[in-house]
Amino acid sequence: MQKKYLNIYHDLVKKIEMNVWPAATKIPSENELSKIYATSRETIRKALNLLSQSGYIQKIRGKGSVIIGVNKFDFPVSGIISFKELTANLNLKAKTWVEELSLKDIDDEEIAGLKEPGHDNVWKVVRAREISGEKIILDKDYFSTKYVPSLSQKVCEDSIYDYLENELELVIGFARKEIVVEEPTEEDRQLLDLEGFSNVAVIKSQVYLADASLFQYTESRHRPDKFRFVDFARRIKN
Amino acid sequence: MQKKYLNIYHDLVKKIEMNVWPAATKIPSENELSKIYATSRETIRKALNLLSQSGYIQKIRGKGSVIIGVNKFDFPVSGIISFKELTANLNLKAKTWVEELSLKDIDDEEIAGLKEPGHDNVWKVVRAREISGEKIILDKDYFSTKYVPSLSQKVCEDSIYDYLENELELVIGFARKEIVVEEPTEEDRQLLDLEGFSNVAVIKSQVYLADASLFQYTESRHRPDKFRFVDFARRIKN
DNA sequence: GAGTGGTCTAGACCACGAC
DNA sequence: TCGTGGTCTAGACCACTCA
Repeated sequence: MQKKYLNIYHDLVKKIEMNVWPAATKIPSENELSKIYATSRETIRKALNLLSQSGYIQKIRGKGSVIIGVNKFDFPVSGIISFKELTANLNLKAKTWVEELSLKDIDDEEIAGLKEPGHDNVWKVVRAREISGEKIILDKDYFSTKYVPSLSQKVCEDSIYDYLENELELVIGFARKEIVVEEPTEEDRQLLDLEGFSNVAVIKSQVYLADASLFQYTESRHRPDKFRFVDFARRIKN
Repeated sequence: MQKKYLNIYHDLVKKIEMNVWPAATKIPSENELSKIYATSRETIRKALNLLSQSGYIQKIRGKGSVIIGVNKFDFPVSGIISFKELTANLNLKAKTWVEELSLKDIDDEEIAGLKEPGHDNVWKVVRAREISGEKIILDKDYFSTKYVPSLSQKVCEDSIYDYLENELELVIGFARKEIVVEEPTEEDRQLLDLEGFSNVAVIKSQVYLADASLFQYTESRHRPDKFRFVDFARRIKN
């Protein structure tokens, strides 16, 4: 099915990134756009709301929609993104070391939620990430065996998310993330090039499928000098 | 003006938080809800989309909308929130020490953007935040003098955001945030109870008004053991 | 096939900003 | 007063899930 509002959204994103409208200028009004794209105003509004949510424009009642021209895309970790997408976006030389791949029955609080009746074991994957010659990220992933029945060394070296979404056809719904700063564990010290840093920045995520079932828990442990998280927030109206 | 979809949203939030529908159960369908609230289905959909965006429900095509029952509200820093809201939400004993309040002409990269023609000075406010007897947050705020002509010691001790939104009637639009881990500066060591911690977690924010003009730059510097940032992310479709 | 959420329409009225 | 974006409606068709 062709989604008009998505086509319009992508078309407008392209125009904005090609600087058809410079920063701080107004784009055509909703009425004009609905004539240009030969569609209803509500459909245009859907596209504009997407643009607004992704930080391209700010809508101002009574005036119009203006381009927000801030340096976008410096480090797109906001939202759910995989290591492979991240390094590909930034053109970085990256290497993955699979340190562990095993099936275990784990009772830790965060991980117990992955168990399902008849699936007491969970996948445990530990991977060290090397960027520009330094091991600076330690990813510890736990997957429910109900939704991920099998997993191979090769998949872990490549991209687990490619495998989940394209081979297993799992559809990711949403994630809860928590960012904290911790003291390095013995494991961190062994597997990362910590160079004397006495803290690691940790992103802990619980990832849910589109049908709202929990299937993954992850800790992404970063050397603090290489850690950066970018967020775009709108003021919530009541 | 009464906004129906907001009323319905708030009503549903209340019902969810009162556990009218337990976690993982379905709420009534959009058609049922539009009968219950005597409104059109599109209006119901607006309310449900809000619920989905704020992490209360997950909509599943062909099936319905299910309650997401994860421990919400542990530390609501996601989005834009002020220190006063934060401590009030958590019922914490908090105290603010205003260490500096001055007008300055600053040329640092992040701050120069606050200058406007005829307004070369910016407000600089440095505040140490004490929670449960420990100074653990250092807030360094810079405001454009175009939008914030005056500022007093008293306002800084109370809540600057109260003053901006209620007295000056500024309307906040959106913010870009960046989280990094840094080594403590000499200032951090002097003004905070760092207790030997060798890193600080820093949230750097650029805050824009509803008309998309930049008016504030902030660094919120946290002792790492007391820092926590929670995020709710949806998989972006294309 | 019945019910669900997703998309789309054509029109209406409102609140707001600018002239 | 005019144009803007914000809300709301009543109806239509579609894709999907499940019995």
